[in-house]
Amino acid sequence: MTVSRSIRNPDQVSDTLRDRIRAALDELGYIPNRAPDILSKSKSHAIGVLLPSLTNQVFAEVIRGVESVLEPEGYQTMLAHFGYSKEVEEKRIETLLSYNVDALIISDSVHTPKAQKMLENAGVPVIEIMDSTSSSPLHIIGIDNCAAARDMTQTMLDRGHRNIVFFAARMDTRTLQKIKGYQQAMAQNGLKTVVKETEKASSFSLGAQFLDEILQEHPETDGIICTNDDLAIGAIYACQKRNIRVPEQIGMAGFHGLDIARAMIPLLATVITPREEIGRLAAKNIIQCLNGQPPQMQTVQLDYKIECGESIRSNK
Amino acid sequence: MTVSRSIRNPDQVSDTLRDRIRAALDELGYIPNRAPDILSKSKSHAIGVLLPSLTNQVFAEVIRGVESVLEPEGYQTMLAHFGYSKEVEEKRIETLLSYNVDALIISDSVHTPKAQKMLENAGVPVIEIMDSTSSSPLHIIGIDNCAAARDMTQTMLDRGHRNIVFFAARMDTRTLQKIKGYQQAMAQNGLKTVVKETEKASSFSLGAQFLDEILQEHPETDGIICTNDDLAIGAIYACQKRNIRVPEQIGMAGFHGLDIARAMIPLLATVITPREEIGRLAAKNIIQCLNGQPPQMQTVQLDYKIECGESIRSNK
DNA sequence: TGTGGTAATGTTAACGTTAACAGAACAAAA
DNA sequence: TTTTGTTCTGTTAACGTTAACATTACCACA
Repeated sequence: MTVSRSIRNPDQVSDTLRDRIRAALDELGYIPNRAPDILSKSKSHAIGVLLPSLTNQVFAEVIRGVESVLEPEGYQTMLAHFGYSKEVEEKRIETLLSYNVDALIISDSVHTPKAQKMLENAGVPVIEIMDSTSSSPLHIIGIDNCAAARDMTQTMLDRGHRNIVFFAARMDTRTLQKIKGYQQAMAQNGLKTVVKETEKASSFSLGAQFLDEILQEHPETDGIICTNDDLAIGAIYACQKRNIRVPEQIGMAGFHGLDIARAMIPLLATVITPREEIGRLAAKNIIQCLNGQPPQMQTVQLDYKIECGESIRSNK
Repeated sequence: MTVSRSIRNPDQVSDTLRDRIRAALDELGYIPNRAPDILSKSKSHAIGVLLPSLTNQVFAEVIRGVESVLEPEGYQTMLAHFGYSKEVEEKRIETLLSYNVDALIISDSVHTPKAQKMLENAGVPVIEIMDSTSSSPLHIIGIDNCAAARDMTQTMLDRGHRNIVFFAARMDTRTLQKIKGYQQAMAQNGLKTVVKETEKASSFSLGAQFLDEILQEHPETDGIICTNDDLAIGAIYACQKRNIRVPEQIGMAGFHGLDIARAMIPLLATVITPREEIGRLAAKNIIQCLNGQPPQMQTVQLDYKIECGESIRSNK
């Protein structure tokens, strides 16, 4: 007990003893065991973060935002990912809760029934991030992906692109929202829609592959809007290979505003999303909950920004 | 106890009772608590993976390799990262061990003295990954970064590049090894070396910035070898902006062979590294250790592949 | 010398699960 | 009916830490 005290409340232990204890701990290389404390208090001082993928640059930045807040507060981030599979997500939720995480940050609104139930009964704060249009009863922090895609499509339409195609990849909630926004904008202008989709994750090479395919299937295509920057960039490379001029022949727009999109040639048209801010806000919200203050708002909707770059036609 | 048994050894419980128990668990949304088991057995069935960064694509693929092996074996991956700071690394090692991870995968050979001691006394298998030339006493799985950089430099020299500069970023062990290899190759050809470095992480925009700077500082530069593909790609964009022809005026080589490097124009010269394989092998090794079989080899050195692409001059 | 008070150290129980053992229930054979 | 054996269910203790309470040590002052 005295040892425990000399670590937690050093001033309650006499100087001599404290020094002897510290020396002994150093010599032994003692590392406190968190299991008993977690067991007796059901508090792990760890926050679970459950994301679809770590490979996706977008989520890496969300994590950075989360940790920038949790770290100074003394909370450990416990990362898990589920590869866009609802079944794996269910398992991950169970695992995180079984480790007694003090709160959970998740990134999708559609779950298996069992997962849904676990989230409801978790007994710890749960926050859903990324898409603000979600209908889930949880606290939500994100952007309006539907509106963002609609805006971007309208921007391309305004600049003379007509036969615009949507490149999707993994069909998660957010991508479905983007497709909806794209379809709304096209419908408003009386144009028909074409969506390329796959079960595979988005990547540069998938973008290139999609471009090759769409030229076969819809040679009239003069604009493409992608669910992620990497698809758009891969597609631009494929255009360059085939001597298709971007944006004159085909306009190209991405989503998220990754570092490369803002360094490449032509500069990519893209929707800049506040990924790090989403992570930061989610973490702040959780800290508030854990400190007993109920968060003010059910849903926090952040702004996105349409960046026109050089890969869509310029405004006449 | 019967409940516990009906979960772990269902056939030891009568059918009726098992069904009643299952119904009750379902209704309650019961999630087993791992803390007591961790406490009493000092086994968490979780493996700690400690990487410098999650933002770096390279490590995302290592993680995929690790999980592809651990997941089917029923082990949970517990990810942590330390942003290239040895002090943070020390804290992370302590945290992971305090959660009773059953083994540790780390990715650097230089640690604080305290971290070093913790690793020695961890009482669980520790494997160091990424660089096989490490002098640490741990089990090591990686590639020879020094030889890889030397080979790539020599390849560029063979193809007529002379004033080759090295673009580094975060100065971790691996980057230092690459610089060493570059310097060896240059010295063998009686050429002088120039290394650009920074504390910042590598990125596309950093590559562009480095290129602008090197043109000022060393206008005679006719070749660049980078510690990571993103630097090289950023530098190529900067060249395109300035109408510098790659590879005619400046040859450019990256490291790792990321997806984009193999889709872009010009195809990037790069060293293709077996990142996923490193993760897989490390995980397999750990499973072996945990099953009581001592692993065969102290150090496993994997092969890399020099990919010449189109961003260095072609062989005459 | 004793008394009162404070500072320092010690004791106990609790957290939830499971291994190991103990006991009960039941069926088949004597 | 009792005995034997098997199948099922119950009891206990252990894991390491810390909150809460209990005790001891020490010093100042009467």
